[in-house]
Amino acid sequence: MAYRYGFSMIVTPTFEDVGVFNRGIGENSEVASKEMYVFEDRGGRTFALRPEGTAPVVRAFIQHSPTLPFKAWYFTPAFRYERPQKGRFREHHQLGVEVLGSEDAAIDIETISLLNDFFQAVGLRKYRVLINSMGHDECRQNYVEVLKAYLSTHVSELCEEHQKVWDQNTLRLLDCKKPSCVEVTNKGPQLPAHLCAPCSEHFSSVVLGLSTIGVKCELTPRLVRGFDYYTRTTFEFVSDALDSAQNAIGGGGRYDKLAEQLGGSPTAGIGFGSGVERLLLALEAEGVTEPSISRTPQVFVVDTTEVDVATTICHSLRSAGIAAVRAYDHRSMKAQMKVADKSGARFALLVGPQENAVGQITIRDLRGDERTEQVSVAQQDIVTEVLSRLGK
RNA sequence: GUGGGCGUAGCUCAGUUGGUUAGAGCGCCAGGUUGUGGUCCUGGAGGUCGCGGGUUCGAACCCCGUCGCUCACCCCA
Repeated sequence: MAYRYGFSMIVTPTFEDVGVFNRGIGENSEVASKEMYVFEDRGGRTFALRPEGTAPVVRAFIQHSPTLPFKAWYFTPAFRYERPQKGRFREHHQLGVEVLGSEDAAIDIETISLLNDFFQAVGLRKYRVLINSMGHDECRQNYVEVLKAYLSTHVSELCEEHQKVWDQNTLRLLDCKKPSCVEVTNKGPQLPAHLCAPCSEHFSSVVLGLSTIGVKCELTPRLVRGFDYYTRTTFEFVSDALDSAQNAIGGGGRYDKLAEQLGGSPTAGIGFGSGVERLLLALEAEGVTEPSISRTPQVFVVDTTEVDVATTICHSLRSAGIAAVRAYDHRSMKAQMKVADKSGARFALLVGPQENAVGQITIRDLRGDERTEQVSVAQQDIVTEVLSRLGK
C-alpha cells in the first residue's frame, strides 16, 4: 500500500549513536531519559537500540541527501526499556513512513490518509483519528507562556502530581487523564487558538483536505505527543476497542526542525509510526479474524525402506510445486502414519521394501478410512498422479 | 522509575497445618494391530519444584535475596 502512495522502503540500523535519539526525541522526554537501551561498544562509543523509527530515517536522509521529496516506509523492531504489560513490550514492531522535504499540507493529508487506508484494509473499524497542531517554535512557546499564566491561578485544582510539576514540561499536562486536570485544561487557553497565521492556515488546509477525501478527524487541542520534535500537525489514531491506557495504535506528526537538530540543513518532515503488536490486539478486540493462509502440506511421504527414497520423492514433488513433508529417523510405519495424520496432508505416499522392489508408490487418501482405497503407481509417475489427484 | 500477582513435566495446572518415593489432564514414546493414521485399551519416558542463601530433624510449601514472566501506574506504539 505504501508503494501505491509512492514510498520506497528503507532499512536503518538497529542501533544508532545515542545522540541521534537524544537530540531528536528530546533529552527531557520520557523515552529518551529513561526508556532507551543504551550501551557502550568496545571503543567506548555510546549507542542506543532504536526506540522509535523517525530519528534514524532522518539521520540517514541527512547522511545521503537524496532528492526531494524523500518518501520512505519501514517495518522495524523498536525497543523501550520499560516495564512490559498488555499492549506494551520492550521490543515491538513499528510500521511507519516518513516524508522529508516539503511542508505542503498535501503531504500531511496524504500521510494521514495512508495510515487510515491501511487500517481500513486490515479490517479495523472502531477507531478515531485525533488531530491537532502544535504550531512552530514560536507559536508553541507563546502558548506555553499563556498556559502557564493561566495554570498558575489554578494550581490547587490540578491533580496531586501535577500540582508539584505544573510549571515544568507544561505541555505534557494536557495529556493528563485525571478528571481534575482535564477540567482545568479544558477551561483554559487552547493551543489552536494561539497559532500564528501561517500555522493556523496550514492546519486548516490539512483538516479541510482530510474531510474532502472522507477522513473524519476529531480536533483535539489537548493532543500533545511525547517526542519533542513535533511541530505543526500532530495526529493519533486511537482504538475504541482497547483500554485507554494503551489505545494509541498509530501516531505521528510534522517535525520541521528535526533535520536541523540532527545536523542537517533545515528540511521539513512528517511521518507516522504504528505499533504492529498493538494493532493486532485492536483487531482481536474487534473480533476481526485474519484470513488464515493454509500452510498444511499436501502430501506426506512415508518411507520404511532401508535406503531412504523419501528424499528423492520429496524433491521431485517439491520441484513440481507440491507441498511435501516426510518423517525422519526411520521410524515404524505406524509412527510415520501418525505423523502423517497430524500433518494435515491430504495424501500419504507409502514406500516400503515391497513397493520399492517393484518401483512403485502406494497412495493413500488420508480422508478415507478404508485401506482398500489405496492405489499403487509407478515411482516415475508419482508427480503427475499427485497433481491430478490434487485437482491441478 | 512505582505498586500488585505468578514461577512445579513439552503445555495447562493441582499439591492439605512443613512430613517418606512431587501428581493430573493433554502431548510425546511403545505395545495391542510382526506394512497403515484418525477412535479405544494397556504400559512407559519425562521434573536441579526459576536460581542462591536461611530457618528446621525434615522445605515445592516458611523467611531473605535475586532473576524471569505478568497486570497496573507513568509514558508511549
